[in-house]
Amino acid sequence: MNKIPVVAVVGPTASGKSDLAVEICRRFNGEAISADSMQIYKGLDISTAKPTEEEKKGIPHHMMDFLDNTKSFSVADYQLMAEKCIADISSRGKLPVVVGGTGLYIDTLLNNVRLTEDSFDEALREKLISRFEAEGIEPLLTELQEIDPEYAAKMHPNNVKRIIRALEVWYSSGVTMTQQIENSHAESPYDVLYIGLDAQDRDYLYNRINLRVDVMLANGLEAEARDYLNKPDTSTSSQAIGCKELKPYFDGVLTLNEAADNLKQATRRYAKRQLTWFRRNKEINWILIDTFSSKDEMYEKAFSITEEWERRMNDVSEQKND
RNA sequence: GGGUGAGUUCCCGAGUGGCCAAAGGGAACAGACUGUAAAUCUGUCGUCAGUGACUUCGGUGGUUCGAAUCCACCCUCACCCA
Repeated sequence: MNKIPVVAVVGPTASGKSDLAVEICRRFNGEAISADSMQIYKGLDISTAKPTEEEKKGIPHHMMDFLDNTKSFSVADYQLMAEKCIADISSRGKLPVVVGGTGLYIDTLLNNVRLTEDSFDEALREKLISRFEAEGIEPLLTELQEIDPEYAAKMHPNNVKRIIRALEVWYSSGVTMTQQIENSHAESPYDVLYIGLDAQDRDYLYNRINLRVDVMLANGLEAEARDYLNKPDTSTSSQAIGCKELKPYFDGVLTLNEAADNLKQATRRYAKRQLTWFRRNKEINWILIDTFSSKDEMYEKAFSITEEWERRMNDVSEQKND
């Protein structure tokens, strides 16, 4: 069976992924599929740095800006929808270009990780959380040790969320987390070209982040945040960096400048975590954005990597035909 | 000019004779990550060798077996009085 070619543009926030993805789509007849846990939401346009219509340059962008920001969302939801997007784009003879910074979403989608069959059981989680609140983590960790000693051994007692999730998996499916992870490995239907954006000099990236926050502020981040923070029950989207950092300013605890500094710092730390995630993927072709004298030169580099990848795929299929 | 208080490792900040390379927090760096992931968790964090040595707590000198901690003088900052 022939695999579906997919280009994945990954990297930390503010590294220029969106622009590069658009250029790759223009050059190779592609459509963009966002892999961003926050850009899925409607609203939050400024804080999540969604590309504007102008920046999209007419390229269709999927998996972006479609969900009410009071709704919760998960990797599983993402995988299901994005798989369909890829299939659809590919069936129309176009190149799917996955672009985003949510490493978990990207890996789950492109490695075809088989998540648990069972849907998320909110009541079960609440039960476990209230047990944690009443008794602390020890009894839960002990329980996990009995059920899945291998996974429990890797759990630090402070890792409450993962300990609870492991128990959740067991009680809802009868499968241990260790087994689940083993079961999750499946062959990927995609032939993926990973292009990663990073900076040779970390400060270069951090400066871009700082600058971008200033631009967000100038573009009306404050109004967006005020509006958003008035909403009740924002669940998943409330974790987004952008609005919550401005709250102390609205509450009169911090000046706007102080809040903006915190926002920049939170974004820098996020970028660092993204880098940690992506670094372990050895298939990524890294492009160091601060080693080019112009954007176009950087794009050319990405184009040539893509062309070479296409050539390699053609060679393989020709060999098959012989 | 007089008085009081303060100066601690990148930052904030504890420490008022040995148990202090110095609590705690932050930042930074590194790592983890299978249905909350822009979230969450972990490690390192004076220097060098790696169960030890060396340099550090505004400066200089002193007391002491031993000082970030006590004394003297000096410098800087804050506040009060003039």
